[in-house]
Amino acid sequence: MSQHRHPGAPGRAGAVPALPDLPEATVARLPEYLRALHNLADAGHETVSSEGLSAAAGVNSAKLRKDLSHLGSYGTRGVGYDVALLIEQIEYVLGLTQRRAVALVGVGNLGHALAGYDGFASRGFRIAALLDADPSRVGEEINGLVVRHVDELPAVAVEESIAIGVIATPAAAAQSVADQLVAVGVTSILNFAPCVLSVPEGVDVRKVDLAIELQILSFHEHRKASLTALPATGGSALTALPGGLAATETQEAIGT
Amino acid sequence: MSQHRHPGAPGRAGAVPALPDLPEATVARLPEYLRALHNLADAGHETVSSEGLSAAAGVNSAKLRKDLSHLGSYGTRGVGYDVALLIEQIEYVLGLTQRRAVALVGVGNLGHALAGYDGFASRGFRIAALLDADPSRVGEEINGLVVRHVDELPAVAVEESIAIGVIATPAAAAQSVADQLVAVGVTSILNFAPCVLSVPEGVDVRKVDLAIELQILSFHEHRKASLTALPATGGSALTALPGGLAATETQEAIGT
DNA sequence: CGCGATTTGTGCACGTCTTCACAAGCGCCT
DNA sequence: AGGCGCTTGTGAAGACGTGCACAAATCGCG
Ligand SMILES: NC(=O)c1ccc[n+]([C@@H]2O[C@H](COP(=O)([O-])OP(=O)(O)OC[C@H]3O[C@@H](n4cnc5c(N)ncnc54)[C@H](O)[C@@H]3O)[C@@H](O)[C@H]2O)c1
Ligand SMILES: NC(=O)c1ccc[n+]([C@@H]2O[C@H](COP(=O)([O-])OP(=O)(O)OC[C@H]3O[C@@H](n4cnc5c(N)ncnc54)[C@H](O)[C@@H]3O)[C@@H](O)[C@H]2O)c1
Repeated sequence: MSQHRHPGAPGRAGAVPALPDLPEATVARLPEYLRALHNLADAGHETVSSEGLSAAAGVNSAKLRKDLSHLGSYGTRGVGYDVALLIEQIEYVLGLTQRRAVALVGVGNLGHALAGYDGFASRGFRIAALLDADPSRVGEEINGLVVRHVDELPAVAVEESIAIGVIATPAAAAQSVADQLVAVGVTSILNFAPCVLSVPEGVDVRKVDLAIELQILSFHEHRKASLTALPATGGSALTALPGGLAATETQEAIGT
Repeated sequence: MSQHRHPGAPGRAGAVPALPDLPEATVARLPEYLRALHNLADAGHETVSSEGLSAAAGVNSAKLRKDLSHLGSYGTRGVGYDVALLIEQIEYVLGLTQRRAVALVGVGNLGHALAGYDGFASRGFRIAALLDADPSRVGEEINGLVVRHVDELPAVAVEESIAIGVIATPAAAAQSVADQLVAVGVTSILNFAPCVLSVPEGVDVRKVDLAIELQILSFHEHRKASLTALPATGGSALTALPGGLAATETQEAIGT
């Protein structure tokens, strides 16, 4: 834990970053590994095996090893992964070595909760600005930050060098806000409004929609209910499949 | 739009539900289609083409058609899909014909926002109970619902026939809350706490983690930055791939 | 110094998802 | 009635993701 010389991560800034292009599925899991690693580090572990880490992250151990191999990270055979080193590696790949500034637009019901959330700061981000269109909200102070008017976005973007915009406005305003964010150079948006945003190429949008999550759960609930209703009657319920193409696996949800 | 006789949906309850087992990816998109369809219906559209609906939902039109074909839904060639009929079909498949009761555990910062959110009710759900462990929160009224102590969960589950549990407690308490939910028969959980939950087989857990979304955005931000830094220098940066196995596609992020 | 226990990294096979491209079907217009 | 344009539904191919199983590498111990 003195000074490591990590292989993939850059010893120098400004040189070739050598970012391997990771599978998207891997990228989506890296934050989970990172959280698990931080827990392990806090618990005093110096190293961890793929088995242990995968259990902590809730994934298959082979998948974890493959994921880590993609970012060229070197574990030690017979030992495992150095926790501190792996944290550094993943944080570098995820671009968390610089603390990115986040602008939160829409300080309503949800926005208040987000503004007061300490999980931003502890996981590599900094809420740099709170913005709203409602004049009665402007000036309010939350968690040491004053709500500013959304029209000040251009100024704020320069002052704070905003990297990520978070939209927590009603759906009707979301596209307009997204346009404003894009106009000031924001290329990453997290959208809480239940609507699709259209943005120019090169801008990434991720969406969090509570109702969608609930509806997916509802589907499985529905399916589970219909399965228990007919324990061994018809087997799998194939409605109107024309040919003889039955499903490959008849039951997988209950077995194993 | 008088009384439709929809082919896949059941005319009778209690009979064989005939739920086709949809690909998981399809299930995850159905709610998006449903939202888009409701928008179209509100705008007065009677029918919609796969092209139009896919645009509204932000997906590829072929994908949409295949998704809809999976649930045996019949559009009309040359015309498109009947909006009202398709809404019925999807709501049936997702199990939204019955309004499911949701119990929200942890009425803190985030929990307050969720409790005050009208997007639950408008999309097929009913917040049936608010629960918290903090005695000073118990008794508080939010949106017409009184916060009850989490120990009352067994009673609440029976009274309201809870279908889905939402966890908005700190991570340290999440596993315990999940266990309690499972103990009273809840088989679907939406978890906002940044931790993995272990639950028995047959229980579905979905997770929403804000920091993960931000970190994924951060990765792409990082990648974009490193790409613009070297416009035509080294092409794709492969670090230490041993053999001659180069990536199949050298550049795909910029082209097209 | 060598051996066995352990754990990583990965080739391979399999399943799932996406996308293209087009035949089949439908309605409208002449 | 017939043809024409439009749209669905789907076969097929390829891209992608997953998981097994094992060789290679490393450490600790005798
Ligand atoms: N509250 C929740 O728990 C929750 C959960 C999931 C999703 N959402 C979604 O998040 C969004 C916000 O929800 P909410 O409950 O906080 O709503 P809200 O009405 O309480 O807050 C919206 C805020 O956005 C501001 N606003 C409106 N137009 C704006 C504009 N053009 N520019 C800047 N600010 C603008 C309003 O002044 C208001 O303060 C909605 O789209 C909602 O569907 C909310
Ligand atoms: N606030 C946000 O915007 C936000 C965003 C994403 C994720 N989260 C996550 O959501 C969770 C809640 O965040 P928060 O900001 O609302 O925290 P909070 O501390 O404000 O609220 C937590 C609530 O849970 C209650 N609680 C604690 N233990 C409990 C138990 N065993 N049973 C029932 N209730 C219990 C507490 O009394 C408190 O009211 C956290 O895990 C957080 O990481 C929050």
